[in-house]
Amino acid sequence: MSRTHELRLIARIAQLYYGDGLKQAEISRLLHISQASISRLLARAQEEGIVRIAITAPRDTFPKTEAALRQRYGLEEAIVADCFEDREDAILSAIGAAAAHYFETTMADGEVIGISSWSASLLRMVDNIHPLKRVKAERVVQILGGIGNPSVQSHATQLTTRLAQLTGAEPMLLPAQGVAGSSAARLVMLGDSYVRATTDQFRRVTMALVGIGALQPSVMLANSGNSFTNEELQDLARRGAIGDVCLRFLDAEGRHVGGPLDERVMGMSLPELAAVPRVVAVAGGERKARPCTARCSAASSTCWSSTASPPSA
Amino acid sequence: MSRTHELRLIARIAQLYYGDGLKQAEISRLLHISQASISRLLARAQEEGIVRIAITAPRDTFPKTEAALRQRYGLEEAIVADCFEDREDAILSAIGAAAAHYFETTMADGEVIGISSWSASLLRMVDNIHPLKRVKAERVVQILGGIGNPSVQSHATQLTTRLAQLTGAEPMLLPAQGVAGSSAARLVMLGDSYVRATTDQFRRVTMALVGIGALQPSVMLANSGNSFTNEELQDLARRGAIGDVCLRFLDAEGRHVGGPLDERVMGMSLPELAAVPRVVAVAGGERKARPCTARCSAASSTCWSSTASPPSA
DNA sequence: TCCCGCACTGAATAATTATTCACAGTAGAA
DNA sequence: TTCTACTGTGAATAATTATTCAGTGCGGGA
Repeated sequence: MSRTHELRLIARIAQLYYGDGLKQAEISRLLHISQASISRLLARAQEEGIVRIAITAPRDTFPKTEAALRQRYGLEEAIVADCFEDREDAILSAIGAAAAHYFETTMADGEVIGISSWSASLLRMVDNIHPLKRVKAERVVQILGGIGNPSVQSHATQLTTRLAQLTGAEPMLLPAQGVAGSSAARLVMLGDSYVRATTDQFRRVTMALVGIGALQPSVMLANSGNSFTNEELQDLARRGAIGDVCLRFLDAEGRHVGGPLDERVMGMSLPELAAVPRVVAVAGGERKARPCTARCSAASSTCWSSTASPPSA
Repeated sequence: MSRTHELRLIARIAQLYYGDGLKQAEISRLLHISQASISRLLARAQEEGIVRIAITAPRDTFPKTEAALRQRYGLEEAIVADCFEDREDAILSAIGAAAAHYFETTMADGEVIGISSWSASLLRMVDNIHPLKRVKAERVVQILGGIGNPSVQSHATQLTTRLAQLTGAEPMLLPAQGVAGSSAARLVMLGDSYVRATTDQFRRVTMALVGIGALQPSVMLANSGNSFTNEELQDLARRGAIGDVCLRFLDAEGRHVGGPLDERVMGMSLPELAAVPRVVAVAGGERKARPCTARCSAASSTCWSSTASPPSA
């Protein structure tokens, strides 16, 4: 019937538009049909299934997993990177590169970047960042104090400084230990004007970069000297904590596992973190799987994970 | 390396754009990438083959054949209609419907339509046209005289009148025989003021509807009484004529086969026809295949054909 | 080292496309 | 028949997308 003729016309238009790359106005002239009708018929071409658009995922890319992560944890964006070996270092490479690409691609002019220390992933990410040419961050703020051991302390400092260099920003260091000996000691540190200058920037942070720590097999915590006593760690574990972000511990549901420890940590608090427009969490490896769950459940924006084996659909 | 990350990003954007129907501006906000970059990355998505657009021809539709016709004969548009039986009448139905759809879909407001008589296809087309609602033609001009036999003469008149009604236009009849007895007789007819009024409109014709006649097994010519003598027809054939448009005969290459006959035909001449912005030729059936070749080679804009069997690729 | 020329970016803007609007026509209900 | 709701149209316009432009960095040849 006339249906055939109409479909023929639609297909013809679709061919001219998608196939031959003509503008709607050109088709309009050629076929003596108004541009508005061409536009409407092209819309129908999709409905009728005459044109179909197929998107094929590039190799080593996992859109389904990413979508599942976004969906499940309400993330604005999730990026999954693949890794062919199960070595810790290979995994760090993979997420470092992925995170760096995201960062470079995504950082806007004039951002105030908050960066947590104590994270091998962040270290790797920064290692992989090329100097930003186009845009400059306003400043890079260290949002977690360093570590007791001075040599590791300087690691944290370097992380912040390095990122500031790369982004052309002013570094704002947090010249204090990440974990004070006591609540009182922390208050004393807060009296320091440099410390205050930095913590005052917390509210201005526009993008926070954080790692996700595992409570159980934790390299960082092990290296932290005796910031935390074994007793404290066991207490945390007993109360369900499985990981941390900025040394704020979380249970499997992403609930904050508080306690006296919180009073000793010199860094951004969870509510402060939640107030940051964009929180970028970087983590990888099987060790981090459960903590990721926790962290994601909380309030983040972005998250990387990298597994040694191809993730399941 | 970074290629993977870039492709991942492109695929992500493509999914958001084509799959989820987001605007580029929304994606821009979501992914923290400028709209200009989104646009550019979407373009790359096509180049990289991440998005592919497939156009599937509806059933009973022959885009390849149509393209070949357009290509080969330089037509602006070609429409092929299918027909399941080989009966003459079924073929006429098919092209009538197709041509009517084209006409309805395509006629603009205020056109001056020229219509040839002597064509069963045009008859059928007009039969299939629904009254035009939206637009009105200015006038419908008969561009070929009627036929000797008065009853058939009135056919031509009705064709023109009918189309004028359907398009809300003023009919301009050509009250004269299509083939005068002699060159002199034609000149006499041209003296008639009604005839002149109509022929004066020829130059204003904006869309000409013509059939394509076959010289050899010609129903119309047979019915024409003795407008042409057998001798004349044989002479035409000898000189290579295989078909006609508006009783202007053409050879297999589309060249005009002139002669004294031309001086007796009361209708639009080939040069006049060529000057019309849009010439729509309607023909179908195997009988018309060779004449189509001729006609197409000439100078037309549009052409239908309908074959009983599915056309080859 | 200094200078092209190329490549790439975001903002501004041009170009293109989708939608609104006003108006008919049509079908179905009253 | 008359009304109303709905459909479909092109012109005008709003919205969206592509491109230009100006600026910057990089690479490599002089």
